[in-house]
Amino acid sequence: MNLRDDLHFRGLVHQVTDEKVLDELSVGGVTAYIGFDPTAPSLHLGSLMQLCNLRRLQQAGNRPIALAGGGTGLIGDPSFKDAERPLLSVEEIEANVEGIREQLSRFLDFSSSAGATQALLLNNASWLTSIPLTEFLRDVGKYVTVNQMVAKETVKSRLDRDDVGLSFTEFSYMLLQGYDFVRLNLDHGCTLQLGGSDQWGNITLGAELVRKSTGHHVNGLTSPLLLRADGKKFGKSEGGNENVWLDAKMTSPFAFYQHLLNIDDASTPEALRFFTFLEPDEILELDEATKNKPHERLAQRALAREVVTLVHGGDAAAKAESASEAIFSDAIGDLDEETLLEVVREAPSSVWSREEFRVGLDPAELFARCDLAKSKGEARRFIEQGGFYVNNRRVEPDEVVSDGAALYGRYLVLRRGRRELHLVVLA
RNA sequence: GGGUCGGUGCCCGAGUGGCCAAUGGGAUCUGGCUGUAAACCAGACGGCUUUGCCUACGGGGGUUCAAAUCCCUCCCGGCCCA
Repeated sequence: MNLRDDLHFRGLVHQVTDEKVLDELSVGGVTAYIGFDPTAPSLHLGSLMQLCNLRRLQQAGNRPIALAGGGTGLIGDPSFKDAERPLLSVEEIEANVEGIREQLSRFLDFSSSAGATQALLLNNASWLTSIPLTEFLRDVGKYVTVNQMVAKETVKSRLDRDDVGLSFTEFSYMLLQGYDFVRLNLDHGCTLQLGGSDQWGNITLGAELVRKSTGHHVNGLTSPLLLRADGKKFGKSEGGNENVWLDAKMTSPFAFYQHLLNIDDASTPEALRFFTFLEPDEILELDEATKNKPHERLAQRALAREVVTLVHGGDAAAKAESASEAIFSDAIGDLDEETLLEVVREAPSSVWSREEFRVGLDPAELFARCDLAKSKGEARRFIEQGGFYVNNRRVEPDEVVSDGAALYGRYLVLRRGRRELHLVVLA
C-alpha cells in the first residue's frame, strides 16, 4: 500500500491544499516539516501523532524536518486558545528544546546513512531572534494583509469574545510561522508543512507567504485532532489534567501503558490508526475484535504494546504488560518476591524507615505522603469511602498500618481506587 | 489619557454588610455495576492537631462589633472615545 492510500486508510488527511501532494509523497523525495512547541521539557501523547506522521513520510522515502519552535515559542501560538498565554522565559524555552531534541531521535533517522531522507532538526530561534524588525516588516509583513489575518478562524474566535482580547504579540505569531516556511523553503527546499487541523490557518498563510515572496509553489496538509469519544482531550492522563508525557521520568512506561490500555472502545480504532504502524488488515481485525469480544480488549492491548514499544522500547513494553496483568489480579501476596518487585517496578515508589511503622502508622498520613492523596484531609475521605488498599486489602477506618503487614517483611503495595499504585519499601 | 463594565474556588458562574469555605453547572476523584471500558446510580470535592480552628472571593489600606459584599488606592482585562 502506498503512502497516499495508507494515510487515507488511517484517516490522517484532514485538509490538504492540493491532493497531488499525496501522490508526490508516495513517490518520495519531498521535504516536509512539522513544528513542535517547546512549551514543556518533553513532548506528549498529543505530539506523538505528528511524530508518527513524520516517521511515515520518512519511511516512504521523503525527508522530514522537525522544527523546534525556540523562536515562535517566545511568542505563543494563539490558535484556538481562549485566553492570552503567559510568556515563557528564554532559559525555559532553551531547556525545553534540548529535551525535545533527544526524544525526536527515537522516531526519526537522523543518521547520514539515511541519505536523501536523512531527517533534520532545526530551531527557528536561529533565524527568528536575529532578523531586524524593519527587515521583517518589509520582507514578510508586506506580503500579508491584516484583512486576511483577521479572517482566520483561529483569530476570529478570539476577536469575537467580549471578555478577553488578543495581544499584538500573539496576533503576529502566524507571520513568524509563515516566515519559518519561507526560510525552510529557501534553505532546505522544503515544500510541505504538516500539522494538526488547528494549524490549518497558520499553514495556509505560510504557504501563501512562500509563494508571494519566492515564487515557489508549496503545500500544507493537516491531520484531524484526536479526541476521545467523550470529547475529552486525548493526551490527558486519567488522574487530573496532567499530560501524558513521552519522557519516562515524567510519565513512567507503566503509567503510559495503562493510559493506552484504558482508552475507551469507541476511540481505539482511531488510536490504532494514528499511533501505530500496524498493517491495515491487522487493524481491521482488531476493530472486529473490539466489536465482537470487547471484554478481551485485544485492540487496547495491541495499542498499548505497540506505542510503548515505539516510545520506550520493547523491554519496557514487556514489563509494563506483565506488571499490568499481575497487579490487577486478586492475590498479590501469592507472588514470589522477585515477581512482585518486577511487577511494581514501574509504579512510583519510596523508601521508608522501618521505625515509622513500629507502632503502626496512620494510613491517612501514609497515603498523603506517597502522593496518593493531595492532603491528609483528602486521604481520610478516601478511607471513609473505601478507596484505599494496602496489598490489595481495603483499609478500614481507624485501622493502622504496621510493618507486620509488609510482604516479605519489606513491601507495602498501596493502591487508591482501581489503579493508582505506589510501592513502599521498608529499609 | 478619558469614559464605562468587569476580576469569586480547577473552569463557568451566583452572591452586593452577618445565616458564606461561599447556591448551581461542568471537570475531577471515590464507591456500586462492569471489561482496570462507556453509560448510569451514590458520595466527595481549600487546609488542619476536624463538635473546632486557619487560610481564601485580583493586590494593599480603611470603615464596621462584623466585609466576597461599603470606601480609598494600585494592578490586570473587555468595550467605547481621544
